[in-house]
Amino acid sequence: MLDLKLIREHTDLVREGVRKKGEDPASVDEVLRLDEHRRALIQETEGLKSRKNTVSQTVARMKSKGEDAQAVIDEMRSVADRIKVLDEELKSEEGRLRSVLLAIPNIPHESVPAGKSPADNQVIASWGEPPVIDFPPKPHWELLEKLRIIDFPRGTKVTGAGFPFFVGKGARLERALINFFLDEAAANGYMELIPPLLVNEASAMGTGQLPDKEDQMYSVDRDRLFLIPTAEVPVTNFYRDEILPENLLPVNFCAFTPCFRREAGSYGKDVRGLNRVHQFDKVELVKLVRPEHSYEELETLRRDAEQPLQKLGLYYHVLLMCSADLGFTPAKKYDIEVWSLGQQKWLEVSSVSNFEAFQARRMNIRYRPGGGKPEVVHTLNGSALALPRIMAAVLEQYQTPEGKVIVPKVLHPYTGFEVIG
RNA sequence: GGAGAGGUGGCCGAGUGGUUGAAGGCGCCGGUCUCGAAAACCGGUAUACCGCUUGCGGUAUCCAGGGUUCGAAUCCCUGCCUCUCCGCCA
Repeated sequence: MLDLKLIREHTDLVREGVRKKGEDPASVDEVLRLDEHRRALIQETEGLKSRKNTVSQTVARMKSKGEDAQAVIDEMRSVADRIKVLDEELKSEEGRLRSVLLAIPNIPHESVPAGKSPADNQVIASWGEPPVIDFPPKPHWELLEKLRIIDFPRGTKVTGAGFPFFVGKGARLERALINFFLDEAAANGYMELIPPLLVNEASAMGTGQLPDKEDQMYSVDRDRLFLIPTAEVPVTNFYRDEILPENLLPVNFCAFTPCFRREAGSYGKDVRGLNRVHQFDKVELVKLVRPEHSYEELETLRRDAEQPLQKLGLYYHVLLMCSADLGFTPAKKYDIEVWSLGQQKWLEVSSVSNFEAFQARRMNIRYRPGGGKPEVVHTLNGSALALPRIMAAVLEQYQTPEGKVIVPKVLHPYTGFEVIG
């Protein structure tokens, strides 16, 4: 959610930002119109309330003196009715304003390149070399089936498509990756959280899954809860509706969770094997920072997400997302993509974003700069990392001609074995 | 799941229809005193919105949402949460 004052005072800037994201800036003007009406209502209703309060005190004084206050009371009855009507109108007007405001995307940071499609994203960094092997590489779904380390058919039987079982060394490798990523994060100063996997509506609203993206989440209707699509949701909401002491910042959290995504509407494309599943493991990094530091923190976060990839020896590159491919909430975003040798294509394994105050304003997370007036913090997050595609890349890159897989060295202490197969 | 108790400011805690944004205490900030500190004393100490704008005025907020009333922290209804007992359970 954007700052209403920003929209009021820098309307053109906001319009331009919305346009860059490829959305219609008409809603910006709608906000201004609704806000003006809202303020007129506030002035009218508060004037009446002020009078009501004064008169109520007069009534109290008259009664204590034993005077008859009936005439005044009769008069106030109609004022009270009028207040009620106005309050209802104000409330619905504020609801309308809020919903329009919630539908306006965050505006891109000045360093974000303008663009019209994903083709305008810029590759700004890469690490490693394209792996070369002297035999035809198998895609990971062939490897994992032959090695019997991930079982899709039985997952489908037990739950449905996209809910695989990890089996034996597959399970162990998954757990090794989780622990490796968590240990890396801890070494970089992130405090580990194990959050709830179900969240309520307010939390889903806070990080922006609601109201728009409800159909991407599994819901437990009976209790009005949602299975988390990412640890970002519970972790970022940790401090919702709080004013943090200044010395708490920056807050650095890491969390491992399973993530649940319905992936409605994405069938038939890039869904083979581990490319896209409904339940997957992820280690997430979240930062709450002072506004003036959020862009340095974004670079730190990116570094912290990249580091484990380097230690795993995976070839990857970093994309700076252009304005059109930025998504609704971020002001700036990097995607990290790892090379899939078996599929000969890039797989997104991390998104690193600065949301500035956009999320924090919705969530009402503030701090006191210099002990003064509360100010909204900036929030950032990044995956470090999404497990299935890492698993896919590792299996493919470290495969042998015989169809075995060599476990990367950094994982040996975690797996307790060095070869699968 | 059943029965009961309760949710008041950063914290503790008073307040059961009328200047109560809310006594008192603690904490915190400033001052007096002191060589300095402690103690003591004095003063200050919420958030959001609206309006005029160095500052001031108004409105709202005593878990949340409704209701009764001229007037609600206080009365009524619903929800959420916490605690105690019983049941169930990893």
